[in-house]
Amino acid sequence: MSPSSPPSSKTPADAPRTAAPRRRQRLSTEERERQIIEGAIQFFSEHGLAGQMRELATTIGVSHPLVFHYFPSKKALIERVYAEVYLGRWKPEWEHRVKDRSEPFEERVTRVYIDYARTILTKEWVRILIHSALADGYINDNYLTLVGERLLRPIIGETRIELGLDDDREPTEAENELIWGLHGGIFYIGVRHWIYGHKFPENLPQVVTDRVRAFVLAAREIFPREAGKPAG
Amino acid sequence: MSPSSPPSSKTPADAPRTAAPRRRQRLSTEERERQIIEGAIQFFSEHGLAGQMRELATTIGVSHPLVFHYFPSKKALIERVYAEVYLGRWKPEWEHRVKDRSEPFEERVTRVYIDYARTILTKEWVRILIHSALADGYINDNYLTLVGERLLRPIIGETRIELGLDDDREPTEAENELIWGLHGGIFYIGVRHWIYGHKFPENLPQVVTDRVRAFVLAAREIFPREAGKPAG
DNA sequence: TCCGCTTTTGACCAACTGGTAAATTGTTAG
DNA sequence: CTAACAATTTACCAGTTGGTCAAAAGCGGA
Repeated sequence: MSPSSPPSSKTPADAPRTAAPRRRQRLSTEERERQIIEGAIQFFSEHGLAGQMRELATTIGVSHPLVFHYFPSKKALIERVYAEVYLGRWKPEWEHRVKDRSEPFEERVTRVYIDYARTILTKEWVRILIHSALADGYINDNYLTLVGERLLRPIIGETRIELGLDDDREPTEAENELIWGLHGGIFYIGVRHWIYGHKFPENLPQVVTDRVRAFVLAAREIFPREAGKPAG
Repeated sequence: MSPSSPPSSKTPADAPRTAAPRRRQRLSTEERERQIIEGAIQFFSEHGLAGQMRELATTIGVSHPLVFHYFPSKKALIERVYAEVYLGRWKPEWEHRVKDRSEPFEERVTRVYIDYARTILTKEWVRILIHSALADGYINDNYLTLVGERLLRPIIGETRIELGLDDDREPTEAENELIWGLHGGIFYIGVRHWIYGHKFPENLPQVVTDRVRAFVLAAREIFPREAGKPAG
């Protein structure tokens, strides 16, 4: 960066050599740790999990060994980021609301997905998930299992009940594809915006509502198709 | 890997110490270049664009300076991979078939998307696109513009005609979201398989057919909604 | 068989990168 | 005001990585 200027300056008023002379600021352990985590979430979402620790430290405004003082290794920091972003934002109420038959079926699913969309459609959430998926699949096995069991499977069950079908059998391929098509399509809104750089929908609730509507309309044709056949 | 076996062998028949003693094999420029490109496509799809040149060379079975003999830099090699995989596989006939009104509308779209799905749902295609999108967005600006103009925009036009609507106005947000939902949902089949490790659909044509059906059903509700309002 | 051209490689370089250790400095209790 | 503790940084290390260069070795033609 600096075009080979030897560290020969003397006057305090001089321009900083490499970066701002870094006024050393002491924070409490909790504050600094919080600051590092938040900085890491932003940084890794932009630069990927392969981003450098030195660069991360610079964006936070500290030296890079300090990060190692708070987290024993890069991997430990990344795992903490996972826990904060994915496990920390999951709402168990989604599953309950899907199953709450005091409300009409389509409205239940719509309202849950509007809230789900609001929760996950953030830059960090979308980009870190994709980065992780490509890197080692660490999140998938945890997070997507959670999604499948706690959200999609219950929706398949409720859909069958809504359509007056037997709801005990394993989901068929067509049923699975349909619900994953809805789920993935909503996630893909985030991919389009934060990865492809497309414009974010102005009216997200309307878009989600339309998606759920498309799901319900298709389910009426597709779910009954194999309802009579034996499972497996 | 090898549990600490000291390199103490002497006889020529012994197992090679580090790797096979690499029998030097001369190929024509064309053959070797082809081999490097194909190897790079596979390698980068698995290890990401940050994968090391040495490791790539090893999987091909050559030394890493040889790769630099054929491509001046890593970046040049990656750009060649882009061109091979994305530009090389696009079929202009897709746009023509969408507009060919001798066939019923839904069948046209279905058949084009079945072929499109077969073309892009490969490991290299899906993984390299995502890697690239995260890294620098190099492909998006090129490839997704192509998709939008040559495939999605024509489908919106044909859908409006099919529904008896004015087809001159700019696509509304709801229309755009719906067609991108279809398109993204199909791409997301690949993401689920090659990035998340889910099972690939046994009956892909049926899955695509169902998706197009869901699109058409929803379009009948959504497309007429703003058809009367002024554009913009 | 041997010459000469082109492919291929071993050795090397400089910048980068995760991580360590000891010196430094801000803060607070007494 | 000072000692002592903890937060923070400077200096450093070893392994990695894209890229270079001159030497080595296949291969076709004479």
